[in-house]
Amino acid sequence: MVKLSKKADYGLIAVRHLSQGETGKPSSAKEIARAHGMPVELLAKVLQKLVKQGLLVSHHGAEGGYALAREASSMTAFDVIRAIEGPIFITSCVTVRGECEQAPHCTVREPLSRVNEVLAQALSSVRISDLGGGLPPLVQLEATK
Amino acid sequence: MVKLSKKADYGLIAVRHLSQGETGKPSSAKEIARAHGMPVELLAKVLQKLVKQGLLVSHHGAEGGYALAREASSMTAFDVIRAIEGPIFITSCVTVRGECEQAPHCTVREPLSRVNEVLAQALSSVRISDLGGGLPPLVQLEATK
DNA sequence: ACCATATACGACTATTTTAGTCGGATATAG
DNA sequence: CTATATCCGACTAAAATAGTCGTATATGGT
Repeated sequence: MVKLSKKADYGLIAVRHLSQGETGKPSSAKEIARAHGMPVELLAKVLQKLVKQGLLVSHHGAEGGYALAREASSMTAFDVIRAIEGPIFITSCVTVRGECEQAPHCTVREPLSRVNEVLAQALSSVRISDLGGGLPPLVQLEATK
Repeated sequence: MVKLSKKADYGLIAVRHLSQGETGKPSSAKEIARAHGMPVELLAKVLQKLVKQGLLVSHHGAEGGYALAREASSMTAFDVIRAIEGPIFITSCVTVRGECEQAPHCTVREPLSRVNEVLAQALSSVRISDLGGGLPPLVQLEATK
């Protein structure tokens, strides 16, 4: 199956969430998780990865939380996914260094890596700021509590 | 991880393999598997799926095997992957009918489905005939025996 | 007719990946 | 000092994937 992991999903959703709120005010993991019905602990780990990769900034303590480290328009879906999942390769044949683990006789590496490139480029073309829609209704924030 | 399953890999490799040989002559699963170092039984199942989806034609018995059902130029990576994996959705949020399983309050459905579309389109843009490279050297065919 | 070679198909196991949970450490605002 | 956060690692559970095995069926060649 060609799909994003839930972690990547959560990451994209969270980053988009942060791109919508007021810029100065950070959102806590709990807040984001509740707004979208995700398990808090899992989302927290995702957010921490995004911090470590420099996409988000965090603030400890009460009234703390997470915020975008830079403009939503300069951040792509590719950035977020890669930060969460590590280097992205689509085909199993291609490793981090772009090499095939099998012997050099592998002639499919080159053709399949083209699929890789196309997909990577597609993901890079999606800016976080392009992910429209509003924040979920407040009803939800209460209901999930 | 955003990646194709091995099955999808095998499928793409096999289809490409078939697109390279002489058009009339079918290739057996064993032949293809050996040429690329895949488990025969697994590849066989993949090929059978491709037949069932109408991408390949098969021929039983000795001198039998598989062949493309139509031109390599009219077949895309998307076709092959979808035939193997079923309907493709990238984000976990989007189901077959494009609906979110969660309540309608889900506001991320629409934005994330954009990621879906972009990737699907990217895969559709890759024609099998675009996957260049030659067939593996004959050495390999012997060595793997 | 017989046999070697194929596809076709389902059941099964093993492995890996993913998802989710838990416990505790550290930082910070009020 | 306490409530609220991030942070981080270890752990378990569940699901998807990869691979295996057995068997039935079709077909070309001898």
